[in-house]
Amino acid sequence: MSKAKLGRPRSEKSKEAILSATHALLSETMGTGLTIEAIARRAKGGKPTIYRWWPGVADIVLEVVLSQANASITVSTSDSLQETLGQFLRESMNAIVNWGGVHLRFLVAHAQKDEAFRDRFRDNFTAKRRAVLKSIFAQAMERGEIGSEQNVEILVDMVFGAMWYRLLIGHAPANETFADDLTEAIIRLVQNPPV
Amino acid sequence: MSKAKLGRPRSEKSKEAILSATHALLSETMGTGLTIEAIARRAKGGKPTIYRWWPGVADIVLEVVLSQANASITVSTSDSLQETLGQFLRESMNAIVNWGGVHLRFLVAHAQKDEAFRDRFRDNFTAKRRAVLKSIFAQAMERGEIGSEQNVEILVDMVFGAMWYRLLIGHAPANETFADDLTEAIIRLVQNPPV
Amino acid sequence: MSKAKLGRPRSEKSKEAILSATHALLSETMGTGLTIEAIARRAKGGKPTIYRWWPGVADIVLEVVLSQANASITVSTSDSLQETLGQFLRESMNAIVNWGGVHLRFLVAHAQKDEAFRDRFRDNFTAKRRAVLKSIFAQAMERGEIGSEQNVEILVDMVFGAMWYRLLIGHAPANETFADDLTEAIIRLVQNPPV
Amino acid sequence: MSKAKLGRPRSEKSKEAILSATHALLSETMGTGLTIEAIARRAKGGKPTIYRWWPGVADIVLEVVLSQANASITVSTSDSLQETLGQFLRESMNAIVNWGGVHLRFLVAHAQKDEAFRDRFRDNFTAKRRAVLKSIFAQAMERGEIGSEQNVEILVDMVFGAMWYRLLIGHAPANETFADDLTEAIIRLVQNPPV
DNA sequence: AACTAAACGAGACGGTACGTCCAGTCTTTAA
DNA sequence: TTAAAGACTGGACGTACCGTCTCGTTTAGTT
Repeated sequence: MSKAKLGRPRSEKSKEAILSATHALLSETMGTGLTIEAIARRAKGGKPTIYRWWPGVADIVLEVVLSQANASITVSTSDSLQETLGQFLRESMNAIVNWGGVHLRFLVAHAQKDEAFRDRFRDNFTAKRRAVLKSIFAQAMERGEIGSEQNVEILVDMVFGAMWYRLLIGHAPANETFADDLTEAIIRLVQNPPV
Repeated sequence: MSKAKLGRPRSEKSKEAILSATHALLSETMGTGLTIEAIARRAKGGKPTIYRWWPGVADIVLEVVLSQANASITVSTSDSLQETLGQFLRESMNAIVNWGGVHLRFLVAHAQKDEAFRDRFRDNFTAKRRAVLKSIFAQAMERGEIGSEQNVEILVDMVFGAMWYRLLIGHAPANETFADDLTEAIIRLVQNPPV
Repeated sequence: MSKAKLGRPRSEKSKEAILSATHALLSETMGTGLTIEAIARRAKGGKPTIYRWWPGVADIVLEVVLSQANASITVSTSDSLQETLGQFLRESMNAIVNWGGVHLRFLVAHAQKDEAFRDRFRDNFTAKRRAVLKSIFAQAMERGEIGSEQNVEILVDMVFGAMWYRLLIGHAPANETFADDLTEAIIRLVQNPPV
Repeated sequence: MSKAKLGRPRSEKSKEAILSATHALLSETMGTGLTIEAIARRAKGGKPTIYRWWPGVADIVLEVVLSQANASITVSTSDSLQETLGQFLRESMNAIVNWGGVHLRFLVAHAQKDEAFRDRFRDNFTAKRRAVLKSIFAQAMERGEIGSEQNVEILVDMVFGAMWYRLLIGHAPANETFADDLTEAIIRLVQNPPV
């Protein structure tokens, strides 16, 4: 019943200054130059204030991304698979093109050198996006648009995999056209019974 | 027009010491701890010797990977798509599982913070792997196993994308079972005419 | 015209906890590790409580020292200079050896980087000790044991100087033997008329 | 006969820049503000360069002091004790007044929080000064100006002690007048046989 | 008994400095 | 004449404290 809030409360102003400084630096320098020191300088705060709340740069970026991305997962639940999937992928691509590409690239890059962060990144970001896509496929399966024998895990890997692949390697653009091509390919795949 | 080789020749011993130190450090520390300084220490050489021959750590890793990977692209040209693709993907997965996972993860990670390296990485590694997979699809197309209306680029993105995605995010293993599931899904996809 | 004391009065418990935490930390860590934060932690108090009552660490140490040292200045007024001086110096040395050496070293050290504290230290500690020693010499002068032409200031400087010097530099112990040697030397000095 | 000097040699320019930056900062800020960071900034060098050659700030100050002080120990060997001692003390006081007071205060202060440095300080500075003073007394003893029964250690403690005491506590100036008073007192002391 | 005002603990804040690691570059000797 | 290698400048790391601040919580003395 007690569980009182002791001590000086966390400064919301600082928190937002840090998050927006991170966003700004990431956009401006494309990932290079995103250091704790630079964030502290830009946010006019101290380094310890940052370390008190986040374990490192990547987790700040993750929070920035989540605060944007979670809002944007909007699935229109009642249409055909073609339309639902198409809209979901186009929205994802737009998010990448418009503001999030550098952020996501930074996150995967960092995840490769920090296993603990990779777990946090997977649990809080990719796992949730996978869940959404899986529910889209599950609904289509209920409606009979997909045969129940299909391997949904592999489908999800192919869809998100292709997107990340383009984003990370950069051999071709990750834009709306690509979203449409991908949608078409998946539709064709699921309309076919297993071999 | 002699163009003689003047001065002290490059030490092959140093070169190999550097390459194998890089490989060893990468395997031992999982990417953390692979720095120019550490390589120089381990190879018992000086940093300038490294900088004279490579622009940075990632390029040493790339050279290590290429010297292994180029040898392993073996495509059996005469079988069915199912078998050719299956074999290619299984071999790729094995390479990752057995020795190359950390290397590849390091390379993509570094490519995100260094555009120039991303180009080198793409030109020397992923582009060549893509070409092989595209030629596999092209041969299948000639044999009529794939309709000519199929978007081969998207197919390649889906195959390699799924593999990289599993490797980088780590939500599920990138092994032979996955190679087989992926092969099956692709086969089913290409057997269906476009919508 | 009352000027009443409003509000919660100062907590004696806190005050003592802080003083004894300071004493303990000083003894344990030999000066290193005596920080405001450490004192607050050890005394289970808040930093502002400390800053409300003392300007800094050194002043807490000074208070600790004064509460011990002022009590211990006991001068037997009726003996010969030899005995009075000898007893005074032996007592001083014992205080240093038994509990106060680290404290005094901490105080002088801090006084070198803080002029304002140096004044407080001088006024509250060294000046009072000097006064005692001067009164010892004055009494001896009245009894005729010292000629009135002697420079008492220099005598005091030489006595206390030698003690501080040994304590601070540490080339030889500051103990009872030293107190006796010092006493003897001073006695010999004052028995001689100026040149 | 090999033992060759490999690699880039130590930069004399850097060394001197660091030493003179230290001297300047010490004089300007009176001890406060003499930090490794400040020295590096002022000397336009990197912190690692400093740490490569010195364990900490105090050792830089010690080197500055030694480079000045060692030159200034000039003892005129053939005069009377009165003159030799008087000259030695006046010179010492002048050194303190003119440029070295803050340096010496900084050194003793630091020696109180760092036992290892206290040893270095004693071995390289105070021990050498003590040796000089002891040799002055030894010569006087040979000439019969001092009786062989005198305790030279105590004499040295009293002389240097009084000087350090005035310098550190600041209750009275450490200048030439003081040097003369001190000389006179010592002369009087040694002219008296032990009790 | 309720009110008031100051001291209390807890802890976050903007900062400075720490000592270390690594990146790249420079400058010398060795081959 | 180039390779090799140690010392260089310098940026960032993550941590420890500083002294200040903002809270909610005692705790005596006053109404």
